[in-house]
Amino acid sequence: MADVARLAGVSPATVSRCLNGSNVSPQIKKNVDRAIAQLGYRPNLIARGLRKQVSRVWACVISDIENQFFTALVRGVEDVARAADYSVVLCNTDEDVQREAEYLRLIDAQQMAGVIISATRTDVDISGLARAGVQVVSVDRKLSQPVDTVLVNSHEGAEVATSHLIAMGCRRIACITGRHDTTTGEERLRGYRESLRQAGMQVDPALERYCDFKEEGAHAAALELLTDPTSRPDGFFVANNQMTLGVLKALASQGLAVPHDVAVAGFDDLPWWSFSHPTVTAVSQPAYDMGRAAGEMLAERIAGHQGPPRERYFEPQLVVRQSSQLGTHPAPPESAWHVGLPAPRTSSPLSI
Amino acid sequence: MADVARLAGVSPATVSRCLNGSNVSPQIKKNVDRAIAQLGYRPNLIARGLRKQVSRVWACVISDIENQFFTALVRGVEDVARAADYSVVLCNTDEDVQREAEYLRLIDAQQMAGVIISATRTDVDISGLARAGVQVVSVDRKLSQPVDTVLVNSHEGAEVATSHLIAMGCRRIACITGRHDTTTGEERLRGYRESLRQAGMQVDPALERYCDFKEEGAHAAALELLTDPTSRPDGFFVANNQMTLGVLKALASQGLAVPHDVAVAGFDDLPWWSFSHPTVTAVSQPAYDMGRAAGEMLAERIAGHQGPPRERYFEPQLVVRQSSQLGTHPAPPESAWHVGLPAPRTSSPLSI
DNA sequence: CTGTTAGCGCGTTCAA
DNA sequence: TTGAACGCGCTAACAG
Repeated sequence: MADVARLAGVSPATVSRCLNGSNVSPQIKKNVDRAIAQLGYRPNLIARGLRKQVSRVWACVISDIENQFFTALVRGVEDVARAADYSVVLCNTDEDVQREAEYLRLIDAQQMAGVIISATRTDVDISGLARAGVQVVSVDRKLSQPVDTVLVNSHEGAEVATSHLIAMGCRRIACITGRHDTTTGEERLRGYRESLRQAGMQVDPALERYCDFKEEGAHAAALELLTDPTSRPDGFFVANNQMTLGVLKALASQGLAVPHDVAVAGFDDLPWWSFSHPTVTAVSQPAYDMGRAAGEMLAERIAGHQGPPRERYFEPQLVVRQSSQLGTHPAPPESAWHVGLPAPRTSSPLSI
Repeated sequence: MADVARLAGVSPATVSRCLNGSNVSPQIKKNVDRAIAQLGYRPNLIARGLRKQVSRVWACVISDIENQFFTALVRGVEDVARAADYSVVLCNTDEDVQREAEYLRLIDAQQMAGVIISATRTDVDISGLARAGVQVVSVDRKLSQPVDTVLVNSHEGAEVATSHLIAMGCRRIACITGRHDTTTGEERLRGYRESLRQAGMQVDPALERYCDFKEEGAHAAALELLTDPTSRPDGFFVANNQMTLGVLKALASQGLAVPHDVAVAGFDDLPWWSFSHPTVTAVSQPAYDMGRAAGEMLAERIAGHQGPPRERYFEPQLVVRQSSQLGTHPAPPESAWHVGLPAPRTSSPLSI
């Protein structure tokens, strides 16, 4: 910057003012701009950050970059951030508490403007962020700390999906859910139980498994549930998309046909669920819109919005496809590759 | 830091030494550590960065966060980075040149230690990075600037896939490729052409389309190619996974059965390709290993490795599945959900 | 409107 | 081994 100032024949402070849009005489500004271009000068954001104690960067801390729910959500965040002239960097924790802690430390130490986080667990420590003045918005999962939060009604989604399985004729429904220290894992399990109770069915802990929201764990859990042939489940409600894939693989490996032998419904819709054979019934969440909402809340907080923590709920929507039609052998699609297959919502339940 | 020094009864310089592992008497170090814990002090990385001119952060600039090839690659990078005690932040350019430029500017202005980039185009400007001392490794696509690069042999992959389509009986193969200013887009097209020539077939520019590596563009391009029924292609070679999906959807929307009416083979394998109906033939790239390799090269450069730019090639592998078996109506899978379907590499070609 | 001065929080000289 | 002083590059305060 000193070089620019020298070349333009002004003081460094004036160069700074040009960069930050203060009042500068047009002629001088022109000279400075030329000097900047000539020298290829770029302001050092580190020094600026040190001085101003803020940056124009948001962090988006997500728990699984390979989960398309989160990548869609990120797109929503990015679009809002760009409109507000912020950059977004992504931090992938891979559901790992330690990695998450490291990233949060990086974020507060870098004094980023804000962070949107889907935390690995409810009681993640965000005190460092708060102290550094970093605004926090939680998405997908609630935190024990009071912060703005964007959610889907997990309880309701789980209830609707489980009720659907019951209506399809399932009488012994297993639940593969996420970590018990996440609100999504816990609420989806509670919705499942609630649905069973309302149908007058037994809640059997032997049919419930806590996993880590990943494919491998769910695969193992499903295999475990399937080893006892006398009490084999005839339906699975699974708490996210990655785990649903694990369950489907486990069923196939046991030679069980979906949905003829076992019905499956999962949380999180995926583009691919309508292209598989069978197509997969799932609870859809508006991931992109949730990302946008989180971005907007964050922008408001950074702009100085006061007031108590807010919660924004989005409604889940059950998309009924083939995997839940217990007892049926779905016909192969008419076209070899079927597009967006309209959900057969009118299909009649079958008893076993 | 001054507070810590005061509480520990030492100078700030001594605190700094404790943090950075210089020679400090054990007793003092103990006091300082306690003071740090008591005050919950965290070093300000901005100030440290300003002083040391380097950070322990890598950026991974990818062109499409929703593309599972890139997310798998990122995992490879992350694993290497963690082992070397670096953090990785992701920057999603969405194939947008301007967003890419903004991120690169952020990276050099933040003086990150290094960047791994899959650039939107060959001639992306990385001079700012070089000037700021940020090491660069290119993945997936070559740059015109000389930097370490990790690639698969796109030309060969495209050739093998196209030859396979020819062997399956295709006589009029279209190619949907990426931007002409990317090496992947260009080389996959060249491999396709080469394969046609070797089979003594006509290279027809009317069958070639440049897109942006995204689903929508490929969908439109495929529809365009299908509008003329007299010269309709009987095979598609598609240059990446997102575009392959677009092509498949376009075919379905025209009532064309894959692979009975039209055969399809694409670049980039996806987990889902073995679960769809039909399953999809694809050129597989070792994305995770490529990420690891890129991370290792970057670490070496940061550690001071000199020498000319290196290129590390990985071999693509054609995974033959159903979508390329022209003229057939593949049987629905035995199990409703078929697992990892072994590739029927021995299937016999069919003539049309 | 512009220049001078000071300090953001740290690491690294130099002396002691 | 430790402390004092300096400066990384920038911007906010104050003078002019």
